[in-house]
Amino acid sequence: MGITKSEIFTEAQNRIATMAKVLGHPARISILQHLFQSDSCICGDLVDKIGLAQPTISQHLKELKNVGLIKGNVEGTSVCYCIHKENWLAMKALLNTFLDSDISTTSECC
Amino acid sequence: MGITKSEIFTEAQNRIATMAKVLGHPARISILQHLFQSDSCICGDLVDKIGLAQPTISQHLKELKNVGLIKGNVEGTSVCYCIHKENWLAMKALLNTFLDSDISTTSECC
DNA sequence: ACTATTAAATGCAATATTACAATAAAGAGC
DNA sequence: GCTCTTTATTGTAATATTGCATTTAATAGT
Repeated sequence: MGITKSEIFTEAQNRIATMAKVLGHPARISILQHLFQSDSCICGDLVDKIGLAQPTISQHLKELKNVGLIKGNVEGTSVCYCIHKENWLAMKALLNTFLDSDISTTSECC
Repeated sequence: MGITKSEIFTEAQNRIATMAKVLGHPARISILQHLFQSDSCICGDLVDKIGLAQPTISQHLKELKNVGLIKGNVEGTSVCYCIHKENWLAMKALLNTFLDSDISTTSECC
């Protein structure tokens, strides 16, 4: 039904999935990489560098902002987006607890 | 259009996004966690432990197999799924190169 | 106030995803 | 061969996502 049954999963599982999901699109990966290199924080610059229409980029920015990975500072008519470092680190920590599941693995079944 | 313009992104960006995307559903997170704990490798056990229908679990397993994160050993009538350790480590490394973008960050724009 | 610039919001079309019922396939045990 | 068990496949419905044209909002500069 295109709808996810989040209620049957743990809070942690849902949070991990939500974060992974927002990273699950190359445009959003690209946006984040640009913001890290801070060669283009302004929305319009991102539109130019990535080859997608302005509304599309705007929408991806919104999703990144919704999960708290970025924040936007209004500067006159343009908006300067940057990484929300604190939340980024929290996201990284969350994903790493999951990604490091292999370390504590005991048995091998096949 | 529901279709991703992968051709305008780099190989790396697409691969990172693909991996993140497959981790972007709590059922798949749950499946992987179960496989790591190997308290249930058998498909049927996963169906019991996670509260989703058998075809739904089967479909999620298929997606995890498609990106290479798990492999399935047929054992009689049942199938034993396990983590594909090599590919798991490669995925981890790939995601970490991206997640560690904050480390090499120089400037602050806002 | 008027105009230009920039970004967000709206509306829409095409495609993708999630979930499951029903069915098919494949092997085990008789 | 027949039946049971287990998993994959197919088909379908509901919802989500992606992308963009158009419009709106908000500010800067004149």
